[in-house]
Amino acid sequence: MATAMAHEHADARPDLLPTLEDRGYRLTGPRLRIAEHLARRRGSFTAEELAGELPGLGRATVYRTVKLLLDAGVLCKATLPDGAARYSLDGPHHHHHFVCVSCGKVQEFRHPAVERLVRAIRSDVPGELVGHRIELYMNCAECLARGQE
Amino acid sequence: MATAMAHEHADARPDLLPTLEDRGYRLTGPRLRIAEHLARRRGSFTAEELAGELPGLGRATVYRTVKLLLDAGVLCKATLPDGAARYSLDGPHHHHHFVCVSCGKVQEFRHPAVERLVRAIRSDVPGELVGHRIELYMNCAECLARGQE
DNA sequence: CCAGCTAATGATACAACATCTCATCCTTGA
DNA sequence: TCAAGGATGAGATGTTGTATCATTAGCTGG
Repeated sequence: MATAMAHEHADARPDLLPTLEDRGYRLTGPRLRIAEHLARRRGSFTAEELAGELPGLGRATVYRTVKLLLDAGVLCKATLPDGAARYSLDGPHHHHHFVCVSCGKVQEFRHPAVERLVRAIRSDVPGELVGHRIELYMNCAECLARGQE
Repeated sequence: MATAMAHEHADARPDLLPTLEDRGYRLTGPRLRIAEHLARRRGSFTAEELAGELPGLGRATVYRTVKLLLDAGVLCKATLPDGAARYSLDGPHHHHHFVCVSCGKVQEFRHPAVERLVRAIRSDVPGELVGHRIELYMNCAECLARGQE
């Protein structure tokens, strides 16, 4: 990698449950299972995949918990070109995504120029800027290498 | 508006059908109706809305044609924060979107800094950059004014 | 420690969006 | 004009996510 701009998570966040507790949510069996599973898991996933990996848990519960963790900032959501949503453990800072269109891997990236850009645009907008989404689509190094075999 | 950066389309493109013909697609009745309707229409829309506005046409046909026009570059697709897709007539140049989260209006914008940013990032990516999506979410001037009434 | 309030669960239905199937129709090129 | 095969449309199917609601089980206060 040319710079330290992009990175994957080295290890999962151990503070997943406390985050829920701090928000006044109950620590239930299903949430524990989901938290443990996420801590062990690597890579990005869809809500449906997650539900499939946790037999015995209701689909609705998995979807509800994903949304909860999304609001809590534990998970973040990336969107593929076709609109499909993938989730992954969230880094502690504001960031955007590299999404591999071949394998679905999601990497975070930060770049000061991004926020500079948003700030520059904000002053020109005929209205109130309330958010932005920036996703970069790529073929990751692994997929490129695999394709050349 | 502070600059000429953002704009809506002044008039629809008359070359909608030739574009299809050039690509080897047949000029059929349903496609004609859709093209005429789009030329007359203003603003953005969902595929479902479009189907509703064209009674007598099969839903599948409308969806298929939207995708066709998307590939042909006649339409472009913007994505709302919740993942919903809205379509609008595409400008002739590469651009990104302002999307009003209140009324769904889509405006195009171009900013040289965007492409500069993408170029800067491209050289740092551990892989091959194949595309990007940048959407800015806002409350447009009209919605702000309406909210203050 | 226990009771009870209430959030959380999970089975299921529902909803929105999009695609697939396939018999039939219609454009097109010869 | 006619045949070939792309296009259509009704409906089934798939995907993703939310609403409903009776039941279960955390938490808290006594």
